[in-house]
Amino acid sequence: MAEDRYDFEEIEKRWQKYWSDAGLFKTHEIPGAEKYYLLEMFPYPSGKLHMGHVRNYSIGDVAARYLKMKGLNVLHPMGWDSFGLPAENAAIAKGVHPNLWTHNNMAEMREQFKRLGISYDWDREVATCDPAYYKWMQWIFIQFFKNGLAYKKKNPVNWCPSCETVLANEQVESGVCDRCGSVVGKKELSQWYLKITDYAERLLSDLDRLEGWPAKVKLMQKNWIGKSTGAEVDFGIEGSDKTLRVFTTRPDTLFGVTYMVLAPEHPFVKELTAGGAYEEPVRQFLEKLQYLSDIDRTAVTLEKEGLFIGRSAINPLNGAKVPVYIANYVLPDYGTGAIMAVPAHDQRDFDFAVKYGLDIIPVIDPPADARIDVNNLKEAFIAEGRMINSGGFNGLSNREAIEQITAYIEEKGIGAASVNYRLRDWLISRQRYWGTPIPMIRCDACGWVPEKEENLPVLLPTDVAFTGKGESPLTTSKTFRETTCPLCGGKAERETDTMDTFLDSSWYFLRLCDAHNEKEAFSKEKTAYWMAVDRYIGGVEHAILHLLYARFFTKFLCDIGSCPVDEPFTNLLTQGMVLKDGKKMSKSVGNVVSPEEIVNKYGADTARLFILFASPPEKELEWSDAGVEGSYRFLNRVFRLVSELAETLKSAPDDYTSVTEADRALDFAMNRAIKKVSDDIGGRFGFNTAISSIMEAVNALYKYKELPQTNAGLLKAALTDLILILSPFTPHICEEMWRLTGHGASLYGEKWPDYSEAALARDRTEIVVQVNGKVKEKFEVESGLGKEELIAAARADARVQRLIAGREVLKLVAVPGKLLNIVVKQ
RNA sequence: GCCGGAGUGGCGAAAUUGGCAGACGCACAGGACUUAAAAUCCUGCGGUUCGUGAGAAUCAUACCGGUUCGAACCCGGUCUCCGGCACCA
Repeated sequence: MAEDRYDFEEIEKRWQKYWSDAGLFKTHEIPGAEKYYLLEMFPYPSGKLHMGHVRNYSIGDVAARYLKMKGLNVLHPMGWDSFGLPAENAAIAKGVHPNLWTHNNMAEMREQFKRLGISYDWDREVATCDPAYYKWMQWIFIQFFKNGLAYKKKNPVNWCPSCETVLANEQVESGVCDRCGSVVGKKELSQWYLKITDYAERLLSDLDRLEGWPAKVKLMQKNWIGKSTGAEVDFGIEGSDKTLRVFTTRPDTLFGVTYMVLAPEHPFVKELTAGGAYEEPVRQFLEKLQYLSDIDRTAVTLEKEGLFIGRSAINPLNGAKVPVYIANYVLPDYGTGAIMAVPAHDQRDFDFAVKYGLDIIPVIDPPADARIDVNNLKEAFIAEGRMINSGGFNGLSNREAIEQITAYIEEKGIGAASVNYRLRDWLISRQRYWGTPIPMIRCDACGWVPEKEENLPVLLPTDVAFTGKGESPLTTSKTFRETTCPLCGGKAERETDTMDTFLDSSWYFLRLCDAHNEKEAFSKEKTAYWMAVDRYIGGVEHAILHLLYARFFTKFLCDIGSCPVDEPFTNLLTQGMVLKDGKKMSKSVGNVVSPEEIVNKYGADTARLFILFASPPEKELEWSDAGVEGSYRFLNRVFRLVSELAETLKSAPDDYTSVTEADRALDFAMNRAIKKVSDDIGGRFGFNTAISSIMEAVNALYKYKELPQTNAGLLKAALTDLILILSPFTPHICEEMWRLTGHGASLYGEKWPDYSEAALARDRTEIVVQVNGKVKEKFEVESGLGKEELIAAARADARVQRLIAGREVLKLVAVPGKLLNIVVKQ
């Protein structure tokens, strides 16, 4: 490295040690102080930080350091989402125990965090794989169980054949495993579920309260929860005393029902066909369906296939008899698993009716005088209209009919208004080792019984075999499996599945408030002080999964009186991806830039500065090696400036008065930068524009210092402010420059500079003169002129007179402080 | 298919409330310094036309139209790209 470059290696190391030795980042509850809880999503300890991490944590660190300087009591903790499959895969592949592998990775990554200079309070570090943490995870699970929100159910579940485990609906992305990309199949298994559906309505309606969340994320959650309002209606079945209940969002179309469809898995199907001629064809239909993966089963492109099952249903409104089918397009686990089909007004039903030659009866005509022509119908009519063929409801608008028919079926006792959600209960069992053991015990006499709370944690056994095949590795540990029933003391068996790691991450922000509590998951006092998280920062890929689960946990813990708030995150920032050559950095594409390499070559400050400058936080960031060079050049430029002036500053006065025009210009530039940086960090997180305004200030300083006559007091103030406002972005070099300019030991937590309104006030203001909206001239006027004065000043200006000479002025639009638009006849 | 979001120089971007389009940076070009290079410093840098020149005119924020004194920004339509959901009755 050339000697005219600043020695980032030595400087960064020294300051990191200083911060650590001085314990500057330790945080405590300070009664009365304004608190700010700033959190970045904790990482999975894969072993190395990638550029996305660097971006995430740099963004957070700027805010943390800034808010600290603004005098807030800032909580900025970090931890590890340290249970998960990669550790176990490493165990299978290399024979390393997942615990060792994980702890080695955490140690390595903790060093990388420190080398980036992120201001974390490491005393609060938590790891979800730590028994001291998962003890309380198990405690929370037991609270769910005790409140009837955790249950075990046998169900066809999503099964990833490659990960050899079940997956939650949220972890299946269009039919494939979101971890490994394998096509997800179905398997009939008895699994633990959390009843998140009980919270569907609150998770939905409380989104309105989250004003500090991006609209996009709220919309994604809203769509995921998928609320539908409608009615449930009972249809009779001919020759049976059973009633078939269906859910519909369109009770107005009840008179248009021409057939019924059950999901093939619907329990009625076997009963209704048993012993008859349809039993065998139905069995074959079901068998064929079993071989379909989820992706094929639910694809829109899948040809609709159905089978008449030999029975008729009776429409409770008009007594019409309609055939009953089973079909692949009806889902067993939504609504009642059965539908009434109205081909005239539902496209799916229409397609099916056309294929199987079923009747189509329109019950809604388009508004105005148009009529539906059933014989020439090309597609279902799904718009609004006027009721026909619907007995006493004819003539109503279909909207009115929805209400009146719903009221009618309620009155007759054949149905009721109803709400359905797309959201399903959360399947949380995993057939893997490296996760929190589900603290439940199966007793033949007592059923499922939770482990006694005083016996927690239920520790992960160490005598297991990692085969990666079939069942949970915990089943191979006899000492783990065999136990006694906490209720009756009889012989019993432990649950051998572990929890989905998304549970671990659904409450860590609470534990971080009180990381070492041995008596409870977190204390009320500490969470009351720190919660909610004032700003949460992470990738948009967690918009649904993690952020929905965390909201669910918080609401539940609030309901049982453990947590003081029912929404965890007041403000959310979803940062954009880091791209290289237009694509997401990934090993498979081979476009990964390693943070380590960049930090070694340019230092952490340069890496941070580039990442923060190249793009606004929420947008994608295109990696540019040349851009990194540019950021490095800028830091050297600042360092040279400060080094050159350092001696002068030591003898400079603390006060100054701007005398010359140049003095005032510099004073103006500095104060504008302070205002801009304060507004940008404190407000909309416009870090890129904050940095550009600092660059402008540096350019102004370079110009100023070359002048024959400079003001030492002004220079001192300017450089002091410059170092302070740059410090949240590039803390190491700023600490060093702070020292070089003769200030105190560390600038961490130093008061953030205020800008001076007086310095920003200008005597004269430039006014743009437009003719018919096009800029023609500029002229200066005294600041603070009103509309009339501005127009008068303009009329007096020779250039303006020239512009309007010989033209008919129709109108003058004056915007004080900005412009004057002269509208002339064309 | 449905629901969102975005489209601005060679590139990353800025324009915060409808008011100077392109700040800041990258790349590039020219100059200074140097035996030379690197580094550094200075200058230029959307297109077209005109002018020897300072400069002037004109077009330009995906495309077409509208509202407005004035539109990158608001409205309607089209195209492209990105994201989410994807037979949810």
